[in-house]
Order: sequence, then C-alpha cells, then structure tokens
Amino acid sequence: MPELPEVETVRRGLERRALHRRFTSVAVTGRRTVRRHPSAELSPALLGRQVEAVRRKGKFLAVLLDGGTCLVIHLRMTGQLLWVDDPTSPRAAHTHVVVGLDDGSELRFVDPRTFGEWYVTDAVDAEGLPSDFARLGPDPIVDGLTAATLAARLGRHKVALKAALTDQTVVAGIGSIYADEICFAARVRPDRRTDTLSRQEIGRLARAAKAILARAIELRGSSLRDEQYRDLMGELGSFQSRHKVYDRAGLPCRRCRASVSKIAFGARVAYCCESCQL
DNA sequence: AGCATCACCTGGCTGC
DNA sequence: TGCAGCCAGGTGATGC
Repeated sequence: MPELPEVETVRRGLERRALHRRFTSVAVTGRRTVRRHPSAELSPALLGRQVEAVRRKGKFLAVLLDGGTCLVIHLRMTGQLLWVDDPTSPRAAHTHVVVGLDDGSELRFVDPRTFGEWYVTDAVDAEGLPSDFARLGPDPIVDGLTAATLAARLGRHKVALKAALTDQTVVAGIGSIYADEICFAARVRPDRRTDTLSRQEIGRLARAAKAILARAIELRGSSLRDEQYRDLMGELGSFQSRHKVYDRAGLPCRRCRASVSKIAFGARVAYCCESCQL
C-alpha cells in the first residue's frame, strides 16, 4: 500500500516528467475518484494550466498549477499514477482519470478499489499547499522529526503506539508497513500505550522513522506480493526485501532468530518480534 | 477532546 | 473444482 516512500517515489517521477507541462485534456471515467466536489469541475480547473511544482505532505500529492490552483491526489490503497508516452496504448482495467499533457504523453490514474481521490482547490497557504493539509502532523522527511516534536505530537494520546504512528494528524506519511518497521527498529512493541513510552524510546522512534523512511525512498518503496504498488513508470519498488517484521509472521526475526509474531492491536494487526521489542 | 467503530471497495486468498 | 466468505487498509464520518 502506498505510504510516504512510495508516494515520494511517485512525486519524484511526476516532478521529472510533468514539471512545466500543460494539461491539454482531462477525462474522468470513474464514478468515485473525484468526489469532494462535482467531477465536472476537474476539467475546467486543469485545462491549459501549467505544472509549477509537485509537492507532497504525508501520503498526499499536491500538484501546484499556475494561477494558484492545486490538484491534490491521494492513492489510498490501490491507486496507481502511470505515465504513458503513447496515448494509443491500451488502458488498464480500472482506469478512472486520464489527463493529456502538452508533450503528447498521458497521465493515467488506475485504482481497482476506488478509494483513491483527486480534487482541486484554490484554498492554499503561502507555500501553495492546500489549507486542509494544516491538520496533518509533520512529514518526517520534508519537515524532519525530533524526539521533542514527536513527544509533543503524541501529547495526551493514550492509544497503541501503532495507532498513533499511523494517525496522520500525529505524524504524516506512516502506514501499516512502515509503522511496524519503525517500531522494530526502535525496539518498542507496536501495541505499547503511548503514555508509557520513555523519553529514550520516543527518541529511538523519531530516529528510526527518519532513517527507515529515507532508506525506503532510496529503494523506491515497497511492492508487496500483489505488486499493486508501482511507480510512475510502472516499476516495482525494492524495499520489501529489507522488511524486518511486516508480513513475516512465523519467520525468524532478522535480529534474534525468534519467531516474528502477528499481534492484534485494536481492530487491526501488527507484526513484531516479542523477543526484541519491549 | 479523544477514542472506538464503521463505511467505503474489490481482488485474492482460505476453507469447506 | 467451485464458491462463499473473509481479509486488506487510509481516511473521514459518527457516536460515545
């Protein structure tokens, strides 16, 4: 599932291919992808506009256009942004949005489970980012993440650590995979209540978050068995081979050889080594 | 305010 | 083999 490293990989691809390009056509073919406002509003907001920057906060992509409009794209679980040099090439099943660029190429949004979302907004801050991004916590790569900041963001929360790490208003960009990997690296159980964490543990979590997300970006993200995540050019990521605990239940811990556990936390699950993580 | 729960959705997997 | 049912999971709405 696309989390911060996967979305950053897509962002870099978009920046490389779409920067300074203009939209020449817009076709919304899916029912649900554009749902925050009437889907008919997407085309007039994009047509003729030039891409001035491609930014990201957490898992949200923000395509900044001339005139101050921002196109926001969220891949959610199964969304793929695919760059196609030949617009006559066949469209994949579940293609919900297709936009043409002034160099003759096409950007296609493919999303089998239709959780992904596109919307445009003119409500932007001084940096051109959508005002509603303000509710998101710091992005560990863009904004950095210190122990003090993380401790402050955890604040009065008294929930399972994994629930806090994946709460986008606490920290932006972490999902199920990287939460488990960060907890393992910090040697803290994902089901620990946040109000029991020591200063040292919060420090390890902040450092682990930055290091793991940065390394995962270098390796262009994680593609799981379903190979659902692909970058802008359709390539798979390779960080999955470095996963220490995620989806490794029953396999030996890469640090101590004990069996990796799949534990319940609230209504969801987490993977961890109950020998290494306290 | 903070927390738990649910809805949204479909492909792939499990188990009968 | 076929098929029903379950699971995955990010976000936003809802209710307590």
